Amino acid sequence: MTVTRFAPSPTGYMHIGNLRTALYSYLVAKHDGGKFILRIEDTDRERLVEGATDVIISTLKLTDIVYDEGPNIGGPNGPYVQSERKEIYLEYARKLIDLGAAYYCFCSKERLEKLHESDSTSGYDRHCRNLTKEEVEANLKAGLPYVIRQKMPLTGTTSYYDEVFGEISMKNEELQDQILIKADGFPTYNFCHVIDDHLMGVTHVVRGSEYLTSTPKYVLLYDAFGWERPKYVHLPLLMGKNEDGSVSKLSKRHGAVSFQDLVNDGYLPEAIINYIALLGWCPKNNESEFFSLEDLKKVFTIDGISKSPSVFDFEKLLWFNGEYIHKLDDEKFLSLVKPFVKTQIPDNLNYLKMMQLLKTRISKLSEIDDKMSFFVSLGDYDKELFLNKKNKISDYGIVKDILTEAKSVLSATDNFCNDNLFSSLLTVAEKLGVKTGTLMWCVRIAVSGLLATPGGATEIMEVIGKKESLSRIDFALNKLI
RNA sequence: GGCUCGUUGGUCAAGCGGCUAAGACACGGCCCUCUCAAGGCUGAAACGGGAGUUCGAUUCUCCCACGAGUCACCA
Repeated sequence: MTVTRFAPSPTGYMHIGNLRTALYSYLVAKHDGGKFILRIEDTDRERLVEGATDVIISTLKLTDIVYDEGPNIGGPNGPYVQSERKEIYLEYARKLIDLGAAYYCFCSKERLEKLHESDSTSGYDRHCRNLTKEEVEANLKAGLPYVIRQKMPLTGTTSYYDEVFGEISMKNEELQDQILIKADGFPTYNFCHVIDDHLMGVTHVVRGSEYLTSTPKYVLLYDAFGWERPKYVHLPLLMGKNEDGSVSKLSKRHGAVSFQDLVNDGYLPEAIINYIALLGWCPKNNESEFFSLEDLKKVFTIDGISKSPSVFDFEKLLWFNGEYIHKLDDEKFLSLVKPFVKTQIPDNLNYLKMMQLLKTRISKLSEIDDKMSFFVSLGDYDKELFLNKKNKISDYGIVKDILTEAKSVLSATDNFCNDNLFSSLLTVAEKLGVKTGTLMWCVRIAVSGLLATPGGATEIMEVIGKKESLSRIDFALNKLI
């Protein structure tokens, strides 16, 4: 069975690149009907962030990426938080020492720093690699602090096959004797993820391509233990555009790049998922761009993953988001948009009608407040807005005539629904001998005070009602005197 | 700097030896229209460079250039 995992370190926010990794990892498993595990990699005790795991869990919940095993739900391979597995790693590290693939290192940080100062290009000088058994015993007995390092082969090459990048080879001389267990007794990522992946039965390691060149070291670990190597699926990086036009790994400086940022800005989780699914992956039959998570489970295959990094495009995400919003049914839209409505809504306003007009005209929920403000209250405006070349309105006389006539017709109308308003106003156009467009232009400006509005004059009047419509027309007439 | 990977329009991308090199976003134009949005039509826009292999290279190989990643007691 295909088993994958998502193994974030709890940093306090869900980076969008991380989310994509989670998504792909999930899809690799679910496409095969496999199992998806969430594991928390919190071995860096200095960077612990309170409540960070909750952010991860809630994000996965919101995006509907459900895991079969994980910290809060348990499972047969728990615990799923690495800090709770400390003893396991130590045990395996000692085993590795017995196997001759790792060794104790008693070098002080000071010594290492000095080493780095004198030669910053090559890493650790393997000073403790050949300590005798007696020396090690003595040091341990003396209580010297130590780390455990991996003993890399000095010659030859290590290769592995990556499912998206193909064969990757590294000369062993390039590999550092990296630290497996830190002085505080906690393991490094380089070690514990291998142990966990093996113990948890992970078959496909799905992660960002920043691990492409360190994977030979991990492969060596599997080999040393005599374990079967997992399949590797390295993902092309997500890049952000810098101000100077260059690109680099997507990070905070590129703007709102955490899932939570985007949601708070009015992006829908479904739209985010849809967009990032397409960043670095393309469906075999690429006729449609719209995919629900269920669709993705069906069509996602590893061979559709591309090798080249992709630039995160906020424009396209915005477009996707708009598409998703426009397709929402009214009820759903109303409930989603509610937290973004800060303005106090007057009682006489047709809220539903207004939202219907707005729904198809916003691309993210946070736009709602600005876009609806003119319905709620009329702002002051310049009477020049009435002048319009296309409708041949070049002086205020005609505007005044139209509004005066419209006012009298509207005063006599009680049914303020769009269709009725429209047909009533048509009689005004007829009477004055002006085109519908000309008439509506004037009325619309009067009732909105804006050059461009969501919906036409009659729709706006339907929303704001008779009393407010007439009062706004009066306001306009006063302006024209 | 060493190593590893990558390079199709501004961006996402299809293509896997022979094509007028798809499509989407963004941009321009036109249509529709009670303004806007949506929708429809349409335009401009790409194979980094050089050698090879081949009857034929965007596609295969090599070199170069450029870009990115990585070289931590971070993951």
